[in-house]
Formats: sequence, structure tokens, C-alpha cells
Amino acid sequence: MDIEKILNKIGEIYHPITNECQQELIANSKIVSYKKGEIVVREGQFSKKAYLIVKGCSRAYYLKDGKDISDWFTFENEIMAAIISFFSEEPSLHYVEFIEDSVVLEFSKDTVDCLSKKYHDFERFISKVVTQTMLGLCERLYTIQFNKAEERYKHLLNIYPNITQRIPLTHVASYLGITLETLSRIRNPKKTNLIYIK
Amino acid sequence: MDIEKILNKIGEIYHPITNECQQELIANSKIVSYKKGEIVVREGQFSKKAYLIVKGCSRAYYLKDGKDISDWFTFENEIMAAIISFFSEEPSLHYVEFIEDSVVLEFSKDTVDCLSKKYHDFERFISKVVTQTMLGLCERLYTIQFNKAEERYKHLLNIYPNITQRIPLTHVASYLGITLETLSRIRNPKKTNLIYIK
DNA sequence: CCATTAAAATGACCTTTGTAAAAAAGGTTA
DNA sequence: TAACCTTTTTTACAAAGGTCATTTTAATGG
Repeated sequence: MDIEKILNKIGEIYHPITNECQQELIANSKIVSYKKGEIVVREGQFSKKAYLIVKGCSRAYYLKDGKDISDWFTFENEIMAAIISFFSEEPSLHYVEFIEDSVVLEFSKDTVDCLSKKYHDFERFISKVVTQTMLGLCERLYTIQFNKAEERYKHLLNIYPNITQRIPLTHVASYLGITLETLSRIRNPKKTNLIYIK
Repeated sequence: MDIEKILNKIGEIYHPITNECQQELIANSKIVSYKKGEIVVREGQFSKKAYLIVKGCSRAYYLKDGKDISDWFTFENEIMAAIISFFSEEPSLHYVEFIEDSVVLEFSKDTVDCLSKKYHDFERFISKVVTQTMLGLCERLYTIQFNKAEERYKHLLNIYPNITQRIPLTHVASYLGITLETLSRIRNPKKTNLIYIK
């Protein structure tokens, strides 16, 4: 598995990382495999780790009144972190779980800070990641603010056409801010009412 | 009106800006006054301006099916921008409007980029602003994802206890993702049903 | 201070979505 | 393959909140 290739790939998406910097990042990271269902961060913990997904996928979720609510998903070439804990001095509200058997490049906030100081490119790279994340959250807020369940689901399918092949529907539903039952109704609409109108 | 004081203030909140950098920022900015109701950015425009509110307040909103939906508000010592247009090469989805007669320190994305390159402090300052904005969006998403109208309103009052003194209720309602009527019901609950139970 | 306009509250009604419980469909393992 | 467990679908019902029309209240300009 070719880490350089992946770093070049995400460099394209955000901001290119120089070779030297890539090497130093790799030197300060480790490749780790996780099994489906493994939880790497729990509520209340302080987690300063980031996980660049090489293969597989993961989700962040939190418990509200005991209910599991998914907050976001990350797939190949994306970075997962317990965002609040990673960027602030607060404990995590989120759990982070791998949804498939996964391989990740794991590195710490310390490494990020250190490389940011040393390599201007890396600072810009991180800044772009954060900016893009912010813009993504804007869009999600937009989607959720005044859209009906069905519009939200369709919008999600636009972005991740086959998300339902990889993520259980329960998680997709809570991510959309709706219940599993509502999602199920959307996916299996009834025709009866329409047919019997005289 | 003492701009240095305001820059020190927001420096405290995010990351301190050196005096030299402050001066250069001021030299590349201008103080502008806007009247209540003035719209400075419209949908479809490209806007690379940021507005540090010295006095007054503003809101960003968008039109969905012709309906005015407020997306965020900024008050004294906060920075307003048409976030999408400012940070990406996309045209703005938002309108930006001043809700009160306001005074702002106005500067451009070019100035931000230039100062970021020149002053490491400033780059960190901006990075913190973006990071904090991102975390704020996370929290808002959290509030809106699975909370009832009343909980959302109370949560907002927690953060901005007297927002209703400055922002019309229509805008507060759409910001919360609910209708004005629903907000009105929350604020003026009926007691009748409870009294007449035999 | 009145006239006019804009903002907010109210009430009746209806749609959407949540809740709870049960059945069905899929997966996994012995 | 049978037994078990998890995920998804289905149904009936209830609650929350949206829509529309109307009234009340507040704000603003002559």
C-alpha cells in the first residue's frame, strides 16, 4: 500500500505537500489496522489523533438520551478525528468507530502542529482541510435547516450515491436527523393511495 | 473609536496579533458605516470582503423557495463575510445585510492572504478564526439535528440571552429552522388546557 | 399625534414525522 | 441446516410543527 500515492491524492484535493514534508509526516505516523466495529475514541476522552483512511470507513457519533446519532462518515482519502477534542481542549462528545475493517495512517495533533510550524505548505494544507470542513458543515446545515426528510436523503445520495451499500441505514437516518422508520418509508413508498383514487 | 482596542480584543479571543501586523491590517482596511437595512452582498455575487463589526450587527441569509432564511448573525467584535464566496471560488449563496446602523472595519481576502504570508501570527489568527467557526457550526448542527423547536430556542438564549432585543423574531425563527408562528407559540404558551382539567 | 406599514400573535386545520410494537428479511455461527 | 441475532420494513397512532387567514401590536414617517 503506497502512502505517498495517498498523500499526493489528498494533496491534490486540498493543497500539495512537498516530498520532504510527506516523508516527515510518514516518519511520525503509523499504519494501523482496525476491525469492523472497533471504537477508537469514546465520549469524555481527550483524543489528539487523526486517522487518514487508507482503506475502509469510519463514523463519528454521539449519544443523545441514550440514542446513537451519527455525526459524520469518512471514507478512503479522508481524515477522521474527534473534531472537538482534536482542535480544542475539551473532551470529546463523540465516539469514533470503524464501520468496515480498515487501514489508516495515524498521526497526532502534536505532529500536525510541529509540521505546520516547520513547513509552510503543511500549514496551508491543514488550513485548507479545516476550511473545507467548515464549508462542508455549512452545506450540511443548509440541507438540514428547512428540508423535508426526503429532500435530505436525496441530497445525500447526490453526494454519496452508494452510501447505503457501505453504511447501515440506521446510521444514515440519524445522520440526516430523521428516524430509521422515516427513512424506510422514503425508500419504500406506497403506491396504494394513488391507485385507488376514482 | 479605537480600532487597536478592538483588534486586541479579538486577538484575545483567537490569537494575538502583533502591533506591526495590526498597523498593516489597519492601513489596508477602511472604516465604513452602514445603515440599518443596507445589503452589501447579494446572491450570485463574488464577495471577497470581510467586515469586522465595530458597532451594530449584521446577518447572512439566503432565499429558499423565495423565503428568507437567516443563516447567521454577527455582533460587535465578530467578523462577517459571505463565507462561501470568501473562502472558495464559488458565487455567494448568501445575502449580507446590516440589521442595525453599523460601523465596520472592512478588509479584503487579498489582504488576509498577504498578511498571512507575511506574518505568521496572522496566519495563526485566521486559522483560529476558521477553526472556531467550524466548531461553532458543529455545535449548531448538533442543536438542530434532533432537538425540538423549544430546545433550540432555549439553547440559543443560552448563548445570546438578549438576541430578541436586537434581532427581529422572524430572523431568529428561520435561524432556528422553525417558522415564526412556532416561535411565537413557544414564547407565549397557553395555560388554558391545563386549568380546565376537572 | 394620526395614518400607514411592518412585525408578531392567534386560531383552525392539515401534513410530516416520531413512537411503539410487531413482523419480515438478512447474516452469522454452531 | 437450524437457531439466533441484527437490521429493516410495516402498521397504527400520536405529537410536533407547518400553512393560511385574520387580528393585534408595535414601529415609523409625515
